[in-house]
Amino acid sequence: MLSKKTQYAFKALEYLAQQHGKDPVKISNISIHQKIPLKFLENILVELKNAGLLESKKGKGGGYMLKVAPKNINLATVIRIINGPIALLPCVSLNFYEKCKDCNEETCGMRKMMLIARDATLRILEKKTLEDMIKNEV
Amino acid sequence: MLSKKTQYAFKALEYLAQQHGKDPVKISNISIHQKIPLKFLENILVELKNAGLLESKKGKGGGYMLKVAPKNINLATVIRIINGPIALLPCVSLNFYEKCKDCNEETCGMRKMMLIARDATLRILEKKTLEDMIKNEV
DNA sequence: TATATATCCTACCAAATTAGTAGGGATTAA
DNA sequence: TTAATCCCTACTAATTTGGTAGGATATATA
Repeated sequence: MLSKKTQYAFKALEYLAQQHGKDPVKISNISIHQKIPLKFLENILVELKNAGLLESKKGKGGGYMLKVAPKNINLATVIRIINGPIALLPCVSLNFYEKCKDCNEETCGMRKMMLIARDATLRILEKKTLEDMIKNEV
Repeated sequence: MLSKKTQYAFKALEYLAQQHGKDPVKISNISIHQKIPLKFLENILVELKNAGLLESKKGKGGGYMLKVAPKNINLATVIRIINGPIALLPCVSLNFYEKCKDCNEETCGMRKMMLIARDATLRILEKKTLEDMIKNEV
């Protein structure tokens, strides 16, 4: 399951995607509209900024903006930044790979199954973007 | 990611699947062959038994056996027993559903995306079985 | 019936992770 | 210069994870 932090990240990005192209959005604004604890949200936005998804402006009239267009931010990217690996096992993770001890990766049946599952999940999460997300709001 | 407990569960089931049809397998035997801490393994096996996947026999010559044939135990079932939900959000979970507050499930774009992702993942995890897993060991 | 062999049950524990909060520092617009 | 705004470091409580301890219970067999 995604952590609450990751869910908050998506909620914040969703809001910023809706405001894309307009003025910077203040943290307090996002916090109120999306019901995210303000100080917790600060942490989240800094992480998304450091990862290159957002840019910020300080001082009056400042706030956060998307640095990348909504259609170019896929869901897998967001999950990896805030939540971590998408794969079910470290030994089948593309971005957080860890060798598993006591198991031969060439022959491990569990690994093969989890590879197939990972591919199926990623096929969706890497294709769907923030734009898809907000366009699907009815 | 799957917890270590879930990975141990798969390792134990894999071993029991290989011994399917033969004599009961002792916990200590599984523990040694699959390198799982013995007392921790006890807990895991009891859970799998309570869920109906295993049966046990006490006393001399006793041990654990699969109650269900390997081809009838799919990976999603095992994950749900030991790890919990497979979906990325509680509000798209089939077996561990929870309503999300502050969000209309009919219109929520994030929910729609996570539903699609869940379906893709489940399509694999519900199709692949313990039999597939051990047949893929080379 | 006694004994050895197994599983089963209840309880406990340390370390890591999650979900925040507190308080002030740095930067910028006006 | 000052008010507004993001940024940084540190702390904390609650929960989850990954176990361990010790004995109770059931069973095969002599």
